[in-house]
Amino acid sequence: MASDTKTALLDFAEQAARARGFDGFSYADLAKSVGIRKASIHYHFPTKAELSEALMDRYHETISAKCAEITASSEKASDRLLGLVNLYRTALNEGKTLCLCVSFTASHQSLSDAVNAKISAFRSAIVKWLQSVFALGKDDASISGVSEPQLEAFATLAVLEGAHLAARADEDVAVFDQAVAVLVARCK
Amino acid sequence: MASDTKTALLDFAEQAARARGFDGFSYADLAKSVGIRKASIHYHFPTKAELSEALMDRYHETISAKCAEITASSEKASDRLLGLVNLYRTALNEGKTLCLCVSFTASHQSLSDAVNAKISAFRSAIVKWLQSVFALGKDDASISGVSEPQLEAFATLAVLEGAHLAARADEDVAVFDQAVAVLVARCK
DNA sequence: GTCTATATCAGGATAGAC
DNA sequence: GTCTATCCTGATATAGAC
Repeated sequence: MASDTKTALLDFAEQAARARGFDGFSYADLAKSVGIRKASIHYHFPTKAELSEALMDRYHETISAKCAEITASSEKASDRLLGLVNLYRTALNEGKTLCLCVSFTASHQSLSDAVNAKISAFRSAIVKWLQSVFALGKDDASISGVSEPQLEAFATLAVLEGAHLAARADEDVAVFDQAVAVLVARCK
Repeated sequence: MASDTKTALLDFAEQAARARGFDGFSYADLAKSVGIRKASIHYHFPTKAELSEALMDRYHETISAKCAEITASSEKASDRLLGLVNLYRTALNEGKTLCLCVSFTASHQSLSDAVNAKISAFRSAIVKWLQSVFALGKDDASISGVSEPQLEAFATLAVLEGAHLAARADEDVAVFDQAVAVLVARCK
């Protein structure tokens, strides 16, 4: 079926982009993974720019849905924060893949304006969600030492993404855990 | 002179690598910038892998020297920490370039084992320096809320690198400032 | 040390048959 | 929707003259 091929292409492209960056995977790689010829990929995604836009759109939706899930299933702010930390931890795949946002941000110069705009929008959405978590954490006192919720949100996204990079450098998820340990310790 | 050409090549290569990533610059780019033919670059750096090793070596030395300078010129732990924050802030070049370590870490898959080992070593050195700063900060009380110095060091490097990424995404140094605001506020 | 010339390969993309 | 065939460009790298 056509849509299955499209989904398979997105799946492989996302893994490849997260493992090797936007410049690090090619239509030839995807063709081999999915089992069709590289020219056929252009039927589904005429250009690599359009493919990467589709990638960001799907990624944004997926993560937003997971954040909504976390919100729905946790009452305490600390549990919500730990839920996001765990989401990032899982995305590491034992240090083999970054999250798409970190990978694409590093590839900034190679990406279309449209994709870069989507990355900014994604970041804003995550920060907004984190901000509400810290605001709640200030109220329910489940997160210690909360100052300004918005600034805590900016700092937290930075720590998570920086921890991803550090873990990727050593291909070791334990490095991620070390980098977020101070943050995790604030959760009661 | 020969060595001037070599230095010029390293200078341009570093800027290019930080702006566009390891996969994002070529010998043709360097040739144009330095004013020689691309084949001539191979006289100085036979392969791109050797060029990137030289880049990391020089980068490690440069940053280590700057850290030593900061240590020498500041008594208080908070001033040392702020000195490093400012070093990273400057390296952003108004959001146009990442630091070499972040850029190369994201290019992990494309780099030689030798370069990746140098990146790990560089990270360890920075963490070690930060750890000593936080240990001092616990003693002189110039940094508030210090828990375990080593964990604070890991978290701080992550915040700095994550803040770099965030600022790069929007090409706006103000985004860096927002991401490190909580850290800076701990400095007395 | 730098040049010209070239080898080799891989990238994204298109045309047109089936 | 997928194929074969092809185009064009640009990448790293080498050989050998100057």
